[in-house]
Amino acid sequence: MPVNLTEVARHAGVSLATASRVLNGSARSPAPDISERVRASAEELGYVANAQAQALARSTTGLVGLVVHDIADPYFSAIAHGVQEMALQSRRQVLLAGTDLGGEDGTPRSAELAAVKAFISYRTDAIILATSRFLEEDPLLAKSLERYIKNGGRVVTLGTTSIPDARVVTIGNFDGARELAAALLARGLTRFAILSGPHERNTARSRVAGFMSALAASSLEPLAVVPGPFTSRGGFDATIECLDTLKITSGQDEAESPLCILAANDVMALGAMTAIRSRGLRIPDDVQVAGFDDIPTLRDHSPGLSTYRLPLEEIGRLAAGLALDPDAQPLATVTGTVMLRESAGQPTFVADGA
Amino acid sequence: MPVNLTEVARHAGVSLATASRVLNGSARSPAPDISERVRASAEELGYVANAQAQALARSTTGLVGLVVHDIADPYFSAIAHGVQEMALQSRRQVLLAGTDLGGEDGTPRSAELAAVKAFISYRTDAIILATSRFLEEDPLLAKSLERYIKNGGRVVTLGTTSIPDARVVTIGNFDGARELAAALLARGLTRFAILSGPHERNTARSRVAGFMSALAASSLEPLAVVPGPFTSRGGFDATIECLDTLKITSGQDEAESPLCILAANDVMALGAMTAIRSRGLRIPDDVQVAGFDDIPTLRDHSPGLSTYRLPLEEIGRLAAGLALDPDAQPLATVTGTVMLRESAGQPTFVADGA
DNA sequence: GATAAAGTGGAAAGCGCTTTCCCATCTGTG
DNA sequence: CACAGATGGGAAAGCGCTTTCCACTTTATC
Repeated sequence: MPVNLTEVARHAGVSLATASRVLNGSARSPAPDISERVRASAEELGYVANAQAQALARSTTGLVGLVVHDIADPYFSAIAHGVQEMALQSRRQVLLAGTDLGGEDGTPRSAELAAVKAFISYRTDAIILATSRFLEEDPLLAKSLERYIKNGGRVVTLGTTSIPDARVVTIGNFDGARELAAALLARGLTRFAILSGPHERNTARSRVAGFMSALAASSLEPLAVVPGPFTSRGGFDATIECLDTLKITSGQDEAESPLCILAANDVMALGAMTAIRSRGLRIPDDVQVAGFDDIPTLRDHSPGLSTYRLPLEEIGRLAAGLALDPDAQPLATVTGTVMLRESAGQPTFVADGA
Repeated sequence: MPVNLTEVARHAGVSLATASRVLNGSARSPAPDISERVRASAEELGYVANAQAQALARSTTGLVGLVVHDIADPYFSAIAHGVQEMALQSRRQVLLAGTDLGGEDGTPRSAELAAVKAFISYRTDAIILATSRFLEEDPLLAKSLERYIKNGGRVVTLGTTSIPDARVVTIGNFDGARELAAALLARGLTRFAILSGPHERNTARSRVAGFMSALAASSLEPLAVVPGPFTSRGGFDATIECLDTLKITSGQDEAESPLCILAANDVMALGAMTAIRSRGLRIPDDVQVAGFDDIPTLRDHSPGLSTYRLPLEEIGRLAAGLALDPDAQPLATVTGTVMLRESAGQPTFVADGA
């Protein structure tokens, strides 16, 4: 139904080949007057190139696929924003898929497999896997991706992967968690509980391992390690469980150092704070909390959340960079910084740049 | 490079047509034994249909374009999540574009035009415009969209639009804002200031108009109306300006009703709360704050933010529904509910479901 | 048992582009 | 002034699929 190149060519009185050369960046560019005529015709007819047809003819689509867990989660949306930015710069379009919703057929199996297959079907030039699932769990996914790479596709994952030839953006989850916990230990805290998040995400695992490592270095062990979903509700529930198990109540023994809850991410930490408040406990006096990520909307939270700041958008940009540049270094590393605020480790209020 | 249908057909010893009929939902389906053979070959060779080629042949792409302002903004990411969900259900892929980043050529002109043109080029079956820009401002955009619709594309916008035949999800911004302000007035507040957000977004304008309408109904006028970007920082700055202009200081005159800041959205309200705290003022005793949207991460905020809860994901689902169903009603309406929490109108703490 | 009605696989014509050749025209040189 | 070398436009062959016809079996009908 839309106007096509043939019509433009006819309208301008030139051949299809010439019209194509004028309208789409070709090595050869026709004479100025001809070009002008073609351009005028295109404009007049409202011609818009059919990217699908171009993709078929050029065998490259200009598409990059981004698969996240939940686009509504600030962690992923920040990354998506970074990806978006790079994609725009290189005139690529991004295809987005989330893995947190069941498929149309009810099978919640591997949502990432479904997303990746769709992307491969659309012949995206690259696929960015921002969900931190263990790929080993899904041999089918691995096979699809390997074949995709063999066929010229580029794959970027966040964190380690078992896919050979995939490019990876390494995030300092382990080291960051260790640093954060170390900073807290340095402030004199000794009693910790860990909200470990979901088992199957390796970001969660790495962070928990980092926390443990720091504690172990001080010959400490967490008083509790409670798993749960990476959501505010997950943090809330896990915290309630913690508080109950450890019998933390209002009138805390002043002699003891307050319990410090280390959450595997900020969203859980947020839920944890709500749980603590709901028990009538004070932060940081009775219980302290630390998170991970430093998501933007929480920077305005009060009390300020101690956390490990990850440059999320930058991670997105890096991933997109690896995805878009055919001969980029196959590896990028990202580290963050410890942010001590009132919720833990920091006894007094300290303003830290809006 | 990837295996194509021709190879599968040859491998299975059937014609191209037959292979196509077996592998992709065709009206005619070949005999069981043949089908099985084809499927086996496809599996063995790792065949993945080329969606681009299919799009070309079928002249429908299975793509839906979503243009948001900033995917990292919880408002948009929640909507995107809803869209995603519906798209998945009907096996569509979503192409995402943001309009908050300058184009690659430095021209920040109309990012939406660029996004829409790209989508049209990719022949998306539908385009969802979730940015709340006034389309009238951009006649080129309007022209492109009209042509797109004429060519069989579907366009969905959030809020009113001047594009004929576009489908629209009407959001109760005006009424919601009025209700919210009315509820606050009913609690006895009389002194208001409005953080009006960016002029060019009509969601902001409608909300402000709603606030004003409620005030006017009580013969009141806002003490100040300060514009600014829809960001936490924007809310912070606007609030500081407000506080300074109105000379609100710590030792407030107890006789007067506290100032209530009505922010055009939650993110700004968040910044406002930070600004208020930074001035050493208490919420809600000295200054009160209300927002709009009820974004999820803020539900755990303390003090709880009074706001107007919009079913963001539902809005996304509705928009996607209108976009995907060729003969859906061209109009959907969404309303929300007033949420009074501690930050304004609600003098005492009331827990409201996690 | 002849004939009409179904059913089934295949050939081929696109879908809208890009790009390789090819040919015609033009420029500069001996 | 004839010829090699540029230069520039056009014809046509794909890119990987869908789908319309067509030809050919089968099956059903009287």
